[in-house]
Amino acid sequence: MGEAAPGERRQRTDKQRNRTHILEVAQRFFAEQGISGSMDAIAKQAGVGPGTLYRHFPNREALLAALLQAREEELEARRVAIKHEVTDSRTALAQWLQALSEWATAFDGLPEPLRAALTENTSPLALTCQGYITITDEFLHAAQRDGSAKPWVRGRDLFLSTLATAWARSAALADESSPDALSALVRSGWEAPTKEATPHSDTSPSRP
Amino acid sequence: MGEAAPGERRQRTDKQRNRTHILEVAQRFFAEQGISGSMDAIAKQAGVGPGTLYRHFPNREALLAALLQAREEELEARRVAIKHEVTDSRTALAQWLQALSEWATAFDGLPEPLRAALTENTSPLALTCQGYITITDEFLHAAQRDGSAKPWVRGRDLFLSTLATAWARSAALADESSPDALSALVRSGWEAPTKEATPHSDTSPSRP
Amino acid sequence: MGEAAPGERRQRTDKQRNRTHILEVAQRFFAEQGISGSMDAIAKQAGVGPGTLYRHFPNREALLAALLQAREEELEARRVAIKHEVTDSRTALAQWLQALSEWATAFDGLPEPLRAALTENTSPLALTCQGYITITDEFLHAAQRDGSAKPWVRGRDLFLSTLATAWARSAALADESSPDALSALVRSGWEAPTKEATPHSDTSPSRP
Amino acid sequence: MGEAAPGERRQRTDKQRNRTHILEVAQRFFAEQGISGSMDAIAKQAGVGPGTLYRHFPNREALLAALLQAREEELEARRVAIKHEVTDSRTALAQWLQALSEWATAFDGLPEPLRAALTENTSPLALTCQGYITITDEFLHAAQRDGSAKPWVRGRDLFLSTLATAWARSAALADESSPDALSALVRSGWEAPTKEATPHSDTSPSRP
DNA sequence: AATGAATGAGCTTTCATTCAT
DNA sequence: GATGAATGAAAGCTCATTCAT
Repeated sequence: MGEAAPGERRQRTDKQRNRTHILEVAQRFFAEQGISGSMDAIAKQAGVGPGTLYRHFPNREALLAALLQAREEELEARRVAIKHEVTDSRTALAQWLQALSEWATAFDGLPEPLRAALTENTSPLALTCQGYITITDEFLHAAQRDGSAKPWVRGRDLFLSTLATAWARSAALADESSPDALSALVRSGWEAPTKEATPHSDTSPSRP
Repeated sequence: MGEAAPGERRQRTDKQRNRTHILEVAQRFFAEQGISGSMDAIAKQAGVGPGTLYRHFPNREALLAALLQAREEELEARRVAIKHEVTDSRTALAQWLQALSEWATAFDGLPEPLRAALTENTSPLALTCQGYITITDEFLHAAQRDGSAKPWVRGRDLFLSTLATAWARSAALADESSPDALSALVRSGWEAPTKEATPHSDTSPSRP
Repeated sequence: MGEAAPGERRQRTDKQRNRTHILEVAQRFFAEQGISGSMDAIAKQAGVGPGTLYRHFPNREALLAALLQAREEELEARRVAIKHEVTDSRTALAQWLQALSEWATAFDGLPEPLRAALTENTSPLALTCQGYITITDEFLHAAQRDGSAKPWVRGRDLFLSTLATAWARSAALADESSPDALSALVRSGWEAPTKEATPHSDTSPSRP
Repeated sequence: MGEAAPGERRQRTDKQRNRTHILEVAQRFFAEQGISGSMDAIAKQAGVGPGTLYRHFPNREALLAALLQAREEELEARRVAIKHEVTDSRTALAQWLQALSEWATAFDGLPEPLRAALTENTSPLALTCQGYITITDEFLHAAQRDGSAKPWVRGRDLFLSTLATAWARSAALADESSPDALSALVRSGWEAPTKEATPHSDTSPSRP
């Protein structure tokens, strides 16, 4: 419904504003209630009719995709930053996976459609996933060239592990150390052993 | 039917038979359609009213728990077998995790409620999970005592990783090598390095 | 199972009562608003949830069919009465068509699905229509044997004309004489000419 | 087109062209899909926004009316032709009704709003209908003067019968002979009997 | 204990029409 | 005059669960 805007109203600008507004609301909504909430509820919360919501985003996945796209540049920035600032390929890959992990944990339930997108190419999320797999592969290949990642690991596997770890997160949260433990597990999975016995003592949680 | 039989005994028998029958049908149903199908459909397929279904199992989770309990002795047998036949603690743990993995993959969608049960103690699945975590811990401790598992890993983490891997399965299936790759990833995560460079060359997929 | 058993099973009674209640409400609703009103509105008016409505009648057509079935015995009574009381086959046919006409005019918009049912055998109304066509054929054949109906007319045609006339009714109502005029038109269509010049002067509206 | 021309004229031209184009598209659309299709779809197919469509035609009925008006001259030509070429008033009326029938069958579902227009004088179709009723009356009166149409029939009734017959068409199509049968029925309804027993043996389907 | 009828919020989607720009 | 975004009611239908019988 009408905001405080006086006199001046809808146009193309307004469409953008509306779209943005919906995205903001959806962002909040999904972040708070998880991605399973009703589309109608989002529309209502955004103060628009369901028709308007559907005009902008023909279905839940499209809305999700738009939401993730908004975070795309964030991730891209992260990628560039790592690329430029981290010279150690091992750490670079680790940090990228960390970034991916945070991305996939943005909303409760997000990993599920992401996983589904990996097999259904029709999903609007499929492209996004593919892109990130490619990036993962780049970091991975660099690490493999350096001998700091096992040669038999593939980017797709790492991406999927990241999703899986993100998926496990909600359960892990109840037990603080678990998320880290899982990540460490995965990390020491792809990481090639160094000369020392414990390859990544820096990440393995020190516990009594 | 049975008019002359004592009411109580007949009813008891009927109830047992009903319960068993429902379980059989649900087993088939979940195995075929995944765990998301409608409860009504299960009831109908079992030839009982939804009320009867709910009397035996107050909700979907309870039904699931009963179904998993039915497989409990199978898993227990597996545990005993491994305990007795496998002397190598590393292999023992690996085989136990493999058994768990198969168990969690029995129905499409099963990992989800299992994960949820880890945080909600109210779930009828929680007890089951706890039991398996304990067993996992036993195998893990043995391996850790032998120096064949990293000391910082916990049974809960391994259990959760197994669920996560099972969860990722459905996406991985489209790409044959992935399931193995994920398992290998996790395994080389908990496994302590041996003298050789590749710690578990037996499971790591040899790829050009 | 026990039909008349008192006290033991009241569910059936309740279901019946509910069903009957829904039918009564739907009857009123359709009669007042035409058959296009929303199913949900009917449910609400009947004081039940939409699920209950759909449990009894899986779709609008089924509800309509049930409503018409309720009037079936009325029509059957009419048929028997005509059969027994009217010896003149010409008048008999005319009265039967009149009965059909009233039946098809029960609700505004009813002729449409009836017509559709004539071509789609899947409709629950199809059977009803077929039955009435058969009856019409019986009356028609009798009239044709007597030479009081044209030999080239078929029961199906008469049924369809009746529907068409009923369909035209709503427009005709604004102009009192039209309904009769249309019926007369159709009647003098099927009627074989008598010796007199005006074959059915009894029905033709005398107008200045 | 003339860019240098005064804005007003260009706009006018554009408007005209737009209107014509919409009509063409709507004609095709209704002819193919029936009159129930979505207005949006028509606008889209015409390459204009729904607003433009509604500016030209404030609602579906108006669009329909414009479409029928376009066919008006066709019907008028038909009228004139019959008037001049057919001396027999009986045949003339028959041919005119045939023309009307074709007109009302142009789009699937057309009879419905036409009928509605007969009672709602507010409809933009009302005028069109009135005109054709008048014409029908002319032909009818001529035939009645010649004694080849029953004196009690009115133009409005014939018009309505024509609509009703057109309405019944869709059901009748599944059964080839019916449309003719219905027309014959109506014809032998208004037609005054000749000396021969079968008044319009030319149209009555000869069947064993 | 069994039954299955009832509930009713929930879902996604469509579309005629309005109206600000 | 054209545009197309916005509206928002309405549709049909599902289903986990409750509860009266």
